[in-house]
Order: sequence, then structure tokens, then C-alpha cells
Amino acid sequence: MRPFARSFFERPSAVVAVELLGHVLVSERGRERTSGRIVEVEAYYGSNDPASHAAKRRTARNSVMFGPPGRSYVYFTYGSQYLLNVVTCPSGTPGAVLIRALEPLEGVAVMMRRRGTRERTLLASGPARLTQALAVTGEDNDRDVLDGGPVRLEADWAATRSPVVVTERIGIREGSDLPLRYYLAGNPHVSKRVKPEGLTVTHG
DNA sequence: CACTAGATTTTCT
DNA sequence: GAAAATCTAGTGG
Repeated sequence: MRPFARSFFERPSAVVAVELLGHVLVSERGRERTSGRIVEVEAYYGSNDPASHAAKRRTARNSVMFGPPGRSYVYFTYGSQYLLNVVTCPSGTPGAVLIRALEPLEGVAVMMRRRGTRERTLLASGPARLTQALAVTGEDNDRDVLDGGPVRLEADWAATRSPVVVTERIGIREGSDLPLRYYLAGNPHVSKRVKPEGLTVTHG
């Protein structure tokens, strides 16, 4: 299977977000390997995106978003939760894609133990749930996710993809009118359905 | 099923 | 000092 090129991530966040759906996120912790198919994402930008951490100035926390694409941006929020992003856009231009939900593939038993539930659809159907299921923490911030590290993306170009649903982003105050959340239509592992399903688009 | 509140820490004002 | 790209447990219908 052809791996991801760095240039895949060097594009606008919304493009990378949509095209990332269907590919696989892998975590290796010692002998424990867990993985899941990406079924839900959100795109974030810079100064033109008030909901983004990079909306204002460059700080210690958000500086990863300004750096080279294809790296991880893991941050801590709400007192106890880590959220995982992949950096997008050319170096110098801030951007990231938040991984919001996975369909569990490998290491389901390990995920169940880490998450404390046996319900498959509760293992990784949310940005903080999936980091818990894959044991992703602040230690994984600012790491290459294309080059064989313990947390990495593996391309699956052959994955059959459902149509993509586009909605506004979740859990934000400003910029909530922007249609920058994408998920695979009808997938039970998506974090939250929307009442009238948003606009659906297809891509190849 | 819908809604509420608490957890708990980092960042920015 | 307040808010935050969230989740869980609890209450009540």
C-alpha cells in the first residue's frame, strides 16, 4: 500500500480532513497495538478561523500548528483530556485536522480495558475517547505521524468510503457557523449525529 | 431519552 | 480568574 506523502498534509485543512476519512490511525505501546479507521474529523485554520487555537498569536501551546505538516498536535483540555490533531498547511501557515472518531480495528480488547467499557461504539467515538483508547497523551505532541513512530497514520487507499456528511464543528463558541466537520455517512462510530443530516458530498 | 453538573489543568486576559 | 476543539455519572420524565 502506497504510504502518505508529506505533501498530502501540506494542503488546506478542509481538503486534508475530507481525504483522511477512511484511513487508519495506529498506536503501538510495547506489545499492545491498537488501531482504528478514521470516521470523523474537523478542520482548523489560523487567523481567519476564530475557533482555532492559532486564531490569535503564536504561543507555546499552538506553535506546533505553525510548523511542518504531517506531525501530531496533542493538547490537554477540560482538566483531564487529550485531543489529537494532525498538522496541515505549509510550514509557517497554521492548520490542523482534529481526529474526532475512529472505528476500532485492532486491539479491541485493549481498548475495552483502557476505556472501561465493552460497548464497541463507545471505544473511540469522540476526540477524547479515541486518545484514551489508543493511549495517546501529551508525550505524543509534536511527533512525526508518517514515519513509523508509536502513533502514526497508515494509508488505506483501497478503503471503501461512504458519502461524507458536512456539518458545523462541535464544542466551540466562535466560528461555529463554519461547515468544517466531516464524517462518514451512517457510520455508528461517529461521535454525534446531527438532526437533519447536513449536506452530503462524495469524493474519490 | 433529555438535561445538568462536576472533574481538573492549561492558557490567555 | 475564566474559559476551554470533552466525557461521565447522575437525575427526572
